[in-house]
Amino acid sequence: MAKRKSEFGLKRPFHELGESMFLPHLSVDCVIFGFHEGSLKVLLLQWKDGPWCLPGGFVKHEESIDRSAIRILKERTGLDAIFLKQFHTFGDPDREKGKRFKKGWISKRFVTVGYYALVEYSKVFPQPDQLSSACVWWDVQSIPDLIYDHKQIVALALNTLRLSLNDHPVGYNLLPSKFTMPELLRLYETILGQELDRRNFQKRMLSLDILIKLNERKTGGAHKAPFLYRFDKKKYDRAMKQGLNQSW
Amino acid sequence: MAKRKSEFGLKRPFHELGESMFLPHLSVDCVIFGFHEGSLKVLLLQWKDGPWCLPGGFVKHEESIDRSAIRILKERTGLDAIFLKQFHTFGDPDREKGKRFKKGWISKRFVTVGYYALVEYSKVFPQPDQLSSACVWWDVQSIPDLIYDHKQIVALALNTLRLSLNDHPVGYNLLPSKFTMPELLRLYETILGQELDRRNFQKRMLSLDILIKLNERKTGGAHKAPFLYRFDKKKYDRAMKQGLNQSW
DNA sequence: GGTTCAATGTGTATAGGATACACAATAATA
DNA sequence: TATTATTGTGTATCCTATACACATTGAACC
Repeated sequence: MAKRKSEFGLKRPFHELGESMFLPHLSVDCVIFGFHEGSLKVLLLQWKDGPWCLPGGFVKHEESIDRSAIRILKERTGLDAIFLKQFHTFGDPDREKGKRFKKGWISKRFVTVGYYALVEYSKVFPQPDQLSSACVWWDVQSIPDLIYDHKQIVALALNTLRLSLNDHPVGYNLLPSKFTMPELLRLYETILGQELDRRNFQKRMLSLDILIKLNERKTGGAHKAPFLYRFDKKKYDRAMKQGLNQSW
Repeated sequence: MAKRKSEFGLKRPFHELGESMFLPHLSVDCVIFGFHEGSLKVLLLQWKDGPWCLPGGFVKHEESIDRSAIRILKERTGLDAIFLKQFHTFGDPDREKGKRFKKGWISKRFVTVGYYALVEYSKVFPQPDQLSSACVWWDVQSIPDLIYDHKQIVALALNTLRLSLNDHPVGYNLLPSKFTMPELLRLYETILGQELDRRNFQKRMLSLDILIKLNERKTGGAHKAPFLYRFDKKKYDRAMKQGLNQSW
């Protein structure tokens, strides 16, 4: 991976630079989901003075908000071809309760556009930004206190992800290219927060006709070796266009 | 209805006033849906110099974006307790192709938050704003050219509405309090853009257990008088909380 | 090497909802 | 009063979702 180049010139303080580079009052925050060892993770940043927050950033004057989100994601994860979707814009004037910045551009009110991303855990090499001391995965079950309304942003992202299962087979973005049926099952169970019958789950998944069963098994586990599967990209894309679960 | 009070002092030109009152670079646009005589309508404004656009406005410094949308809707329709939902934020730097304003605040790039509203057609008395000569309902099937990306905004709103049918019985907001089953059917058919079997439709609607069949019929039509129904608010709210169509 | 254990692979029986379609009833019109 | 188009209501069938059973197998333990 190429060495990440800082966005900032470093000569002038952050709150001055922002003013000339970015749109005022507008930010982008990303809820980046990964899946590892049977649990759903979110990538969080820790500021140098302690509190945790979502990876986020600002919108350049000539940049689309989608592009901003892509850029932010690239900076934190090193990935660029990933699933990224805007899900809500947060515009309460009190949303940034407890803001520390007291002067300049950054001390003002910000409306933030929330995106959620689905990334393959193993391909991510978390990168803190220059304001942060850490960038690490947290289990969604045990997220620490977050600044501002970021906890609500995560909650809404998670809910959106949950709902999207109905028309979007999420595994394609969160799992490695080869995966087993139990792994896919585990993913769905953690996102939904409930157990599913593995036999009926398998039937339903296969009936979507977007999976290819490989002639390999995943060995090394303590028990019977499960078959590996991969997504059939063509059929997957076709299914996505139509929507999986059009109940009307 | 109380006479609408203008938002603006009228002494200074619009593009100067905005700067002090509103957040820069940020706007709100509303896609207001109504249903009348068997077809789905959208409320559009016509500028004094010709082109059509969505009703929209800006965000006051101490106002949430939701509040802005509510205010805009109130100004154009006179309604305040209505279904209003944010559905997408549009942030392409080129989205305002052909902008006429050449100076000041309003000539700058704007990111706009899109809301869609569902209102009862008969209760709306469309009000143009001071920049507009007309505020009228248009059939969604035959919308005129709109400025900027407003046509795409309408398209996405319509699509969102369509998808929301799965977990949200839209009739509650778009129809008068008493309505017939054929009217509800017609509404669904126009939103979906396809015919439905009226008998199966009725069974499905009744099975949701949110409708109350009244002991009245709607007379005046040329044929057999259909029964009137109304929503059971309590059961409706309860069903909304759970989600209607939780397929997982 | 044989046994045990826990997980996977595969099948079947049943219930319930979705779909297709049939026929009687009725309000206005001629 | 007959006609017509629409509404009210029911049924038969298909398909999917769900519940559950049993054989298979890789690793670990003796």
